[in-house]
Amino acid sequence: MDPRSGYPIYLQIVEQIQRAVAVGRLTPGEQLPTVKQLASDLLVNPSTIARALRELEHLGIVDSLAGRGSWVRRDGATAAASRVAGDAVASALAAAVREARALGVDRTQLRDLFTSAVETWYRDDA
Amino acid sequence: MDPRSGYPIYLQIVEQIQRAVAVGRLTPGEQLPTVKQLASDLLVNPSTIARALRELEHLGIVDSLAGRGSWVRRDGATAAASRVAGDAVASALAAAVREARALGVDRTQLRDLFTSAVETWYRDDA
DNA sequence: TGTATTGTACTAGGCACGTAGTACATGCAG
DNA sequence: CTGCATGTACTACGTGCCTAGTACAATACA
Repeated sequence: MDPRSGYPIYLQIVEQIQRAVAVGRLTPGEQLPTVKQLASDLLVNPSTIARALRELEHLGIVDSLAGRGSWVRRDGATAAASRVAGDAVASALAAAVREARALGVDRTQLRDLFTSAVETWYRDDA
Repeated sequence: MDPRSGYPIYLQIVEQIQRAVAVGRLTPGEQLPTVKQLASDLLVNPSTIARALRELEHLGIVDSLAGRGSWVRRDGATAAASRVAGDAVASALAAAVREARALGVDRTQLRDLFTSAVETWYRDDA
């Protein structure tokens, strides 16, 4: 959770929860902390949490009810989380590949650059 | 040249010239059209062209002199253009790979997504 | 029924960035 | 020296987006 990463806070929260669901660290039916709780834990404004929740609901990963709280959706949450992850990565890769093509980089160079990027960022685990 | 692509105009210009140099469509020592000329050709403000030129100069691809004009640098322009292209693509790929990792996508899935992206965007040529 | 707790909707401030505009410095030619 | 064309520097405007704040609606429970 880094406010000055240039990367929006609410998206960082979305990613973390989304990943937790995809990996199984959060299970379908499980209740999430309240907006206030998360806000005070992460030292951000409740509105920012709310926005992240709205996004997660829109993605089909979380269900929220006013006066009750928020839960990981019982049906399809895990699948939705995986699908969302795949879509996000696919579109990021598409952007990179399109740029490569626009700049006149050929398939082989592109492949090498990709391999090297993977080596760099997937060093130990994953 | 699409003003409403969400992608900055001056960067589109930078990319086009940079690619033209890398590919050899613009040769070292060759003079570029004037700022006004480019502006009227591309239907954008001269300041936008100027910004693109400034960027290209900073990248070591172009040399500009007030009162004279702009030229593709005689020494190293082609190499610089290729290097810049490589760097840009590498950083775009790094962003995608980092995101993949953050979202819990494993190596195999990532590789598949990449292959499919390449298939999509390098269909015919290149 | 009333109160507390939860999420929601809406608004406003601020910041970053791209673009346009204008005035300026530089070089060349007559 | 003068006039013209070139690139340059600086400023101002507009826009989009994130974040914070505030008021509101919905639910649970005593």
